[in-house]
Amino acid sequence: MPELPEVETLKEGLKKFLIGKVIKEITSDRPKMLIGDPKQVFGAQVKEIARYAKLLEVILDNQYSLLFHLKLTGQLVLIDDSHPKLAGGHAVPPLNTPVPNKSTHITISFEDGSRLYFNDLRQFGWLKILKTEEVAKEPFIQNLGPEPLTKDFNPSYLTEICKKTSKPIKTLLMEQDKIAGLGNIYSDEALWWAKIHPKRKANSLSLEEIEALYKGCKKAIEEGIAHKGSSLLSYVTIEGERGNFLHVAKAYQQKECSRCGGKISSLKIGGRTAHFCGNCQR
DNA sequence: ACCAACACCTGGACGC
DNA sequence: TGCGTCCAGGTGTTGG
Repeated sequence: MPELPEVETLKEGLKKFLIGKVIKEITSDRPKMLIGDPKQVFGAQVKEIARYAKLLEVILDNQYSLLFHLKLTGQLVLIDDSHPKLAGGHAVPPLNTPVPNKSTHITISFEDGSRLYFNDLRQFGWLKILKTEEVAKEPFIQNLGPEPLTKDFNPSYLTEICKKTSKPIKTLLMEQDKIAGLGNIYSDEALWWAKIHPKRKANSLSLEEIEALYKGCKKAIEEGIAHKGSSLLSYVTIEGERGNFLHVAKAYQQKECSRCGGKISSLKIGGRTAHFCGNCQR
């Protein structure tokens, strides 16, 4: 998915165009993906858009919210006659594929005729309709650790969570209850910046390495947001301007290390493929 | 208590 | 062409 930078980009885009719209109807051909009662929000107006790590919340004016999790392959596409389309999330199928299409599983129609399509090739994502006050009580959200760009995420916090486990550091970085928002791409990137091998045991890191990793986590997320994530198709043109983070990624799906020229290797760690420079990440 | 394996799903890329 | 296998930006559950 859609890790923190992709969802943040989507949040900013939707803020510009979704606020003020009134929901007419929500339909889905996949009952598993739509949780809660859509009728509760028919006629409600979009008030604000929020994000918790990789989750997106559309806050309505009738005490209800729409909570989205895009998982691995979710994407949102807003079609509105008054401006070119806005799309974000996972880039497969390509975000300029006409909608609705085979992977469209939820459609939110607004009174002004515009539509927000939730596409998800693998159908792991979901949309939950619930009271706004219940959102913060969702166990997954309650258990989220600090996000890399908040003050609660700092070297001493990172030291604390690292010393408690001998898991590979890559695995720890992706645990949402420890650090919220990093997934497979940005954990690879954070470790590249820190010059740390993904398989290193978390509790083996020195203070200097922790400091470097702290900076690496922030750098990875900042760069991701600056480049509008890896998959945005923005509202700028009709074909859109793609998020270009993958063009500047340092480790994820890269071939050669831009720092030392070493070969980027890959390795399965905790069921995920880690990408790293075998030469300068130790 | 931990962690690997599997489960949830589809489809593209590849080898034969 | 077709069929089998592997892989994919996430997370919840299970069973050893």
